[in-house]
Amino acid sequence: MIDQKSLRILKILQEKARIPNAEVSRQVGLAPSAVLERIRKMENQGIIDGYEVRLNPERFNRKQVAFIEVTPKPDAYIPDLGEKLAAIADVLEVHYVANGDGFLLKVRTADTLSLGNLLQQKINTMKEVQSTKTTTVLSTTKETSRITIE
Amino acid sequence: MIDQKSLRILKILQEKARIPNAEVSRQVGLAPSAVLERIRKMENQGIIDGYEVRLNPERFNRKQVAFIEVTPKPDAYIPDLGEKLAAIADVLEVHYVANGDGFLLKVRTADTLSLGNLLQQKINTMKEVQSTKTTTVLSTTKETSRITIE
DNA sequence: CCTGAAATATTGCCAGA
DNA sequence: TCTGGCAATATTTCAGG
Repeated sequence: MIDQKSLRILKILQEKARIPNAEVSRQVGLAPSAVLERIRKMENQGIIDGYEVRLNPERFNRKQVAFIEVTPKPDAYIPDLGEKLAAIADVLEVHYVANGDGFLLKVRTADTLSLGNLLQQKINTMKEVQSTKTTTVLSTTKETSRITIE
Repeated sequence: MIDQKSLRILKILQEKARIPNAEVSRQVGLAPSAVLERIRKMENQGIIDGYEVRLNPERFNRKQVAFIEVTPKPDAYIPDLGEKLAAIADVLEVHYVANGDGFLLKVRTADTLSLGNLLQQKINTMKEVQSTKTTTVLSTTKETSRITIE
């Protein structure tokens, strides 16, 4: 589906997305125009979804990671609840999970105090929410969104 | 700590990291050299950690997301176990959590079959691991690493 | 911390293979 | 799908405020 040359380009971009095309072309041994053509194609095909800056959460007061299991009320309309949870700024991930048919959220807040506020003021007050169970993170060994590409 | 101009630059890069500096400078109304100076400084200060391409997991056979709670044996050396778990390619995140003093992993695999293989062959075979409890994701509403910056 | 100028490098387009 | 050429842009450095 994706050939070796494109995989090499993607691996380079996984490491350092903001580098000149010309340098990528040097590393893979193609003309810059060929690399550009491949990248544009992968963008159009939806293989590449975009490019992001990776910021240090500590420098923006978002040190505290937590995971929150949200149990909806039996009559809750699930898709709506998912959207409402996703709309909260400090909620980074919203997954609907097999375990107990609820949501699992990943959130980032300044500290446990603001985590408490998020729970009390924004999540537990939703009419669709029955209960929540929070797991706070003490330390993180690895945290990436980089998927394995072969 | 970080002024409004730098925040605007970062917000632009959060959306589209791989755009010419000159375009950033047009959007924020500074000379290109000033924008370059600010970005370099933030890179050196560790405010900016890097730049990544965002790939579509479906196109690389990593559709299945799961969360795995790993309970270590009572005598396990925790930092080592964290490193060993982090070294597994399809393990994207390794968090040491307050809940039961174990690890919470986020993983991405092709499907539930390869998730099973990961558990049986790589994780449950570790000498430090007592047990695991896996939560598979049925659907994802939101998944970003973009933190809230103001 | 900024601007503006100048040298160097890159991008993006196109023709041709 | 590639290369190579070329004009238009972009990057980066530096002097000066």
